[in-house]
Amino acid sequence: MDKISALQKRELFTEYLTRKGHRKTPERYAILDHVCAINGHFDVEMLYQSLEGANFHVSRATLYNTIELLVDARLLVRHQFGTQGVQYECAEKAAGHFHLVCSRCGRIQEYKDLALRASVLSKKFTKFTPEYFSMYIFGLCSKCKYALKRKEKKEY
Amino acid sequence: MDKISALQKRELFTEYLTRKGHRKTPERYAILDHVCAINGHFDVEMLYQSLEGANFHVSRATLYNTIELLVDARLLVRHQFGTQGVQYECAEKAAGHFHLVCSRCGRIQEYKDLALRASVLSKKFTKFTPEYFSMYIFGLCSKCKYALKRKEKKEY
DNA sequence: ATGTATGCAAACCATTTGCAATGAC
DNA sequence: GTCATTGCAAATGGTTTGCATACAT
Repeated sequence: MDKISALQKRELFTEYLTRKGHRKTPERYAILDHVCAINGHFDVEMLYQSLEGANFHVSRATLYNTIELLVDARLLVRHQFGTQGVQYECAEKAAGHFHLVCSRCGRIQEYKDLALRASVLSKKFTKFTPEYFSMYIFGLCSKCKYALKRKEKKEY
Repeated sequence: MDKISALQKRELFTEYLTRKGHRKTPERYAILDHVCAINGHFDVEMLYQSLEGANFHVSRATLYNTIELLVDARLLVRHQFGTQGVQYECAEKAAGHFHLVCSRCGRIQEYKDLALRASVLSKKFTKFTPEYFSMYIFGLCSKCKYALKRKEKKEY
């Protein structure tokens, strides 16, 4: 998994903004920087707080707009685990693993499987050009499995 | 892919309701029947209209409650393709294919790959018991790919 | 008889939108 | 100087909630 520095991401973002004819505003770069700094999944509110905490104020409207750009630029990936709210993750991190989602408590575990990833990416489709994919495996984490077992016993 | 009749689904649902100690109301069975009758993906509004069209009135609250039960009973699968709204699909249908999602127009294509499915389901995890999984492959459908090409040419 | 399930309308809340002001080009 | 972008506040819309009534058990 190739680490990409924050600087490289700024370059990729700049290239994207230029190509699309979008303006290079300080808000957009500030948001990108904070996205890179967050480790793991985050939602819009967390990102907003992160920026506020650094005394960089952006409106939520701008936040939503910029996130959309970052997703379109393939720097960010959007997740929706079951019924939980929307979450985001740096694309380069997300590409390296799948997500195991506990249907009971919502806990997310990451699972790395390069062979499976390669096998999916190598597939050819008719009338469809794949760019990336996401896979969520739903089930029970060990805690919840144990809790359910106990609950079932009780009910006898 | 084993076809399951509407009758068998009612039996599975009955078994589920009994096991969980939930009541067997006519609304719940009516909703199940309409879910089975819809072919392919649907959202809550479509299901609501389907019931209204048959002169069977249920409140949206009941609809949401019952859908949750059906998902929990493994008769229904919840989908969220990119930024589109929540959609549902009969579980037995959904298990047989993956989804190719066009990032530009949102069109969904189905893609069957039993080998890949088996390979994912055979995986063993530590501290996690898988039950089912969903995979979305994002990319461009042929129409959008063509449209983008034309657009790029124009911009020269 | 009991308490779960329902219907209705109001509440909720993440996201979007309208519009005037700002600033990237 | 232009017009995309921003901030703010209001609007939106899918989903949830509260409460009185109905009905499965």
